[in-house]
Amino acid sequence: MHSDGNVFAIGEMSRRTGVNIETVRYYEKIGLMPKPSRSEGGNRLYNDVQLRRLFFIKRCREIGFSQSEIKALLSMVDHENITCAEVHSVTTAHVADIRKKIKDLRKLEKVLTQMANECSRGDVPECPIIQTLFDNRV
Amino acid sequence: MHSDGNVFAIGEMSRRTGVNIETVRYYEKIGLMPKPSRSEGGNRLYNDVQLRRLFFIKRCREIGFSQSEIKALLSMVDHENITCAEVHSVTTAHVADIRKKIKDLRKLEKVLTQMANECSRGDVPECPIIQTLFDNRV
DNA sequence: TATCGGATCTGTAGTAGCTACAGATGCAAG
DNA sequence: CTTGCATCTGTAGCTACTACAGATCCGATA
Repeated sequence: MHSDGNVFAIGEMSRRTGVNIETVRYYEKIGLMPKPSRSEGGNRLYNDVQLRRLFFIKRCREIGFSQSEIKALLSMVDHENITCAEVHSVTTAHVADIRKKIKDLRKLEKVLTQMANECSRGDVPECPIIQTLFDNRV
Repeated sequence: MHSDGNVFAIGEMSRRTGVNIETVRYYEKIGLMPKPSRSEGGNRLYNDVQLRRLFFIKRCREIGFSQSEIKALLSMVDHENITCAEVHSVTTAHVADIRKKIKDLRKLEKVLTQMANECSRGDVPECPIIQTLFDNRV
């Protein structure tokens, strides 16, 4: 049932995961993906394990993990010394990051909305938004 | 009252605005700041107008405007063809961006929190977070 | 089997928005 | 006049890719 003998060219990897070909090579360069075997002519040949790994990386990126966070997670996977506790701590740290970002963006949203509301939208050259931006005491 | 004859070295500009010296030079390079006059020895000499401009740029960055957005705003200022309407549209576009970012981050927060909650935090090597990340069907 | 065109190859440069040097000068106080 | 901090230019680094150029590979068709 499970087929472990599949071989994929880089284009196939890209198509299956939705990760750009250039990005796959880039992941190899920075060490997220292993160096794959090659055809006689030198083309990259991947297998199922590497396909799964690429999916893993893609999911991580979608979730907003940084390169170094992904490296940490993958090295746990690679060295098989994963403990839930470690993974959990990487994850919660990331959640904390995200919460902070949300908080900061909310503040910005408020400031900008306020600025926009004070603006008449008219043809006049005296724009309160510009004034506010020029005002270094705000 | 107002002193227009002040001359500042780049370090003074940096200290007054809180913008890094390197960054001030960078802003000059990318055209956000004008080329200032120079001392006989070649050191940059700024005036009050340029100081105000640097404050403007700093405020814009704090609010999250991109380089190109700042360029747009500054070119309106420079060419004195600012209309409230134009500035308003740059601003509201930016607010929309921010709202989208907040929305995306909230989604991520949810996913990650859920993942973290499913994790026992134990010493076991079977971590549901890793499993989830490996699962390409999610 | 020769050919043709799409797929890959390597390597480099560009993107945003800076920061961090190195190594050479400027400048101002003692 | 020396000392030492401030600035100078130019380049490389960061994250996370993307976009080429110019060369080669590979598989399908004639």
